[in-house]
Amino acid sequence: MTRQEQSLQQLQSLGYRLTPQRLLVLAIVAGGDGHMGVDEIHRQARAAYPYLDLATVYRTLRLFKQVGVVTEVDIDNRLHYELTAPGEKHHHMVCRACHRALNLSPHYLEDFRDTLLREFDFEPDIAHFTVSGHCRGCREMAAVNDKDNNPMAGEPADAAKRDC
Amino acid sequence: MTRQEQSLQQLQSLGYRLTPQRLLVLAIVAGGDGHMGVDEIHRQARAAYPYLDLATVYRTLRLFKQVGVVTEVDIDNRLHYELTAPGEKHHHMVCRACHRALNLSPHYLEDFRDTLLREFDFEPDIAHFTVSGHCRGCREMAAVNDKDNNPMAGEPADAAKRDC
DNA sequence: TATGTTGTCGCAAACCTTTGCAATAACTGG
DNA sequence: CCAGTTATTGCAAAGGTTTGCGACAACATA
Repeated sequence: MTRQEQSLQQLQSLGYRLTPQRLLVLAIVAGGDGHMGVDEIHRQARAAYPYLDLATVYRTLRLFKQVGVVTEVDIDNRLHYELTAPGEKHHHMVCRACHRALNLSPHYLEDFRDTLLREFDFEPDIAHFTVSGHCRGCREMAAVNDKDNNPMAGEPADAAKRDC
Repeated sequence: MTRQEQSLQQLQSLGYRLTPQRLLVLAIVAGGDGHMGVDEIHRQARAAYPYLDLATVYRTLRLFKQVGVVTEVDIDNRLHYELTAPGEKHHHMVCRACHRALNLSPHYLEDFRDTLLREFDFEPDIAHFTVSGHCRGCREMAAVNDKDNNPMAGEPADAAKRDC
């Protein structure tokens, strides 16, 4: 049984219906390499089934996320999704300057999770955990002006308040 | 020098201008207790200065966040802000079911931050760090049906796929 | 104080995402 | 295989947030 079939069966066993729209979205996310933006998923889906609505794509992906079929990554305030690979799960570090997403082994979060659970009875949703920050490359050219996360349109010439 | 004056001076020294709008927003956030929603800040600001635009409130808060004057907390997909208290900084754990925000001492993140920096040269933006998950109370009534994070309008009767 | 520079504002429109609703289609049981 | 139940869809509209742009105002300089 392939990963996709497995996911479909899982959905069904949870009481969700198997619709052509869901099959399609699943196939596209499974076929893409790495995390895909919602618009791209929608575009590809439309090629096969022109009437598929954006709202349906959003709803489908949210459902898939909820049942663990896909992993959600927020990149620059846009939702992205990738098929959850059981066995090689990972979290993400997203650079706020270049918007690249790096993988992070679950190993690095286990302690943190355990601590929160033990100390506060708080169960962090680490399955879709994303840390934002600045990656090596962007940290290196920190002195240079960036083009991201600038609250204002024009900005003081002074470079001291950059994000990158 | 009060905390507010300090912030204003900081803004100015970075090359930003001190406008009545900024003074007003700062005063309101400083006056509120805990994190405030953008709409509430806007509402209060309007009472004093009716022409202040929502966009300006957003831009101002984004700027304040960037320079560290306020801390941003994402609660149920809405942005909230609180004055950054130097000396008693904290991060947040936000429950996805009841949307309550709990404070988290920076202590719990230091190791994590150090690890990421050491291993990946990645500097996580922990100043505005928020972990989402489920708090004790909501975990306890996990068996009961929740009313949040349901991707679908109506949902299967089966209760196995709840978020809470 | 007058003047120039340029950061900031208000407005309107765009953006991404969610939601209400009636029509439809997937599953269930007979 | 048919009918009933209800989850799901498409559409349209709303929601929160961001952005482009011209007019304006804050600061610096003289």
